[in-house]
Amino acid sequence: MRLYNTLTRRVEDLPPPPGPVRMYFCGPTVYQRAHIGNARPFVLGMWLRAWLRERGYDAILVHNITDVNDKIYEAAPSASAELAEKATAWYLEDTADLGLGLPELMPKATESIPQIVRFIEELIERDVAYAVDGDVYFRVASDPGYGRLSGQRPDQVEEQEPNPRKEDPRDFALWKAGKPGEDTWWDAPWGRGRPGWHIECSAMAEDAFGPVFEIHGGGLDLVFPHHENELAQSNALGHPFARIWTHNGMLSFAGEKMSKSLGNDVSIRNVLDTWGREVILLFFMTAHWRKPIDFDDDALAQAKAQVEGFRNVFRRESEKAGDWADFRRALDDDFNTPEALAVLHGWRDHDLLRRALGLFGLASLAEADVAPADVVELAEARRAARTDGDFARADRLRDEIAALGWDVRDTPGGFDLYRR
RNA sequence: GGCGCCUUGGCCGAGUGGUUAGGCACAGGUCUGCAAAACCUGGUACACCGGUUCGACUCCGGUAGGCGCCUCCA
Repeated sequence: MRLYNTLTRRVEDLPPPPGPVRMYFCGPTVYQRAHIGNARPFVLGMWLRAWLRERGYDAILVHNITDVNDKIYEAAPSASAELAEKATAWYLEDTADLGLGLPELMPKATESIPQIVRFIEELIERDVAYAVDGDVYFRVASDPGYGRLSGQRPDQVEEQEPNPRKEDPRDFALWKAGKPGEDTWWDAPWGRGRPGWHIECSAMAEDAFGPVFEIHGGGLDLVFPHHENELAQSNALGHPFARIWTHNGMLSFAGEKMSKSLGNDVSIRNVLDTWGREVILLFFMTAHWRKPIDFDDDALAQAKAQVEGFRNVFRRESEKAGDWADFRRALDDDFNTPEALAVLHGWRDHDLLRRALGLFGLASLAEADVAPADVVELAEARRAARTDGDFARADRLRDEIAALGWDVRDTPGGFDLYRR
């Protein structure tokens, strides 16, 4: 099994099974209903876990919830805790409805404050961090390796609005002193406030796994500064931290190609309600995980057509057609799901196909539809009409069946009914 | 300004120094009362300009266009 590692910019072999493979994938900041782009790292993490287990690995996934930061304060002045709690529940609900199960652990920043504070204390003891007026900053100059993950050169990083409390403009916050209007805070040795974003993830990942683990994932937009800073913090304590960094490509919602069916609401919830979980999962399979994907109606419609194609395979007799080795080869090579999907399109063996689709949360495509009694009654009436040669009536009945959301297909012996 | 990625047939999208990707859509056919499903057939693509090579979509250089990030966006 090989995966591309952002850190080395190469495809690398994983250690042989059983591993372990401990994976930490960055989760959302909870200030609104998560959008479909947030689903990509979640889905990728769950799929990878499933595939690694299939390959004999002991794979564990931790996926955090950032439930304290500026965005939440801004979105709900003086009520951020309530919003964070509500949005966390939404996220759990939405991701659960993708039908992939849940990670082993979904730690929340607000429940990891003691670990975060201890982490910061150690950084201060090592003199790689300093407290100023209730803030604490990481001293970037103390890390000669800073920039090796992202390739950013610290001297070229764009200047932000100057912050006189920083020794160096490149330094980043580990702890922020509480400001008026912020309704959540914790007391720490250097004052009342709340943690910075980057330290949360270092602390939560190490709290779950210890100072070294195999894979750290997240969106490509997190490489810099978020992940670069996580690496710097942990390395500063002598911790190796993540071995392999996986960064998924972004979804693009380009102008006129923007989904008409969803309007501006591209929340996971809305996409689930409009297109269904199977279409979303198939859609994510169509592109390699590192590449960007355009999110629009056309792409979703094509995914839906593929979903139907697989359903139809299960509606016919199973044939001995399919070789697991082809599928395995595709996924073992940097988890190439489009290649794997191409392999699956050639398969006609129900058991094999169900097993493969099941790894992607799509075993439901093998489930037979059971039509309600009234639809069956209409179909029986249509069969009688056809036997009588009354095709006009038969066609009318077919329209009625369609109006109820079902398709009727004639068979030598009678008919089959399928949900449209 | 800096770091990095991408450009494949109507659409989506893998991949390889010389061999059919696959899917979706479309057209014709077989089957069907008509359909649906299935199966068969059809379209030979790799932004542009140079270079390397016996041979490049695949390697190198350049041009154009698109995209991500540059201190809290997955």
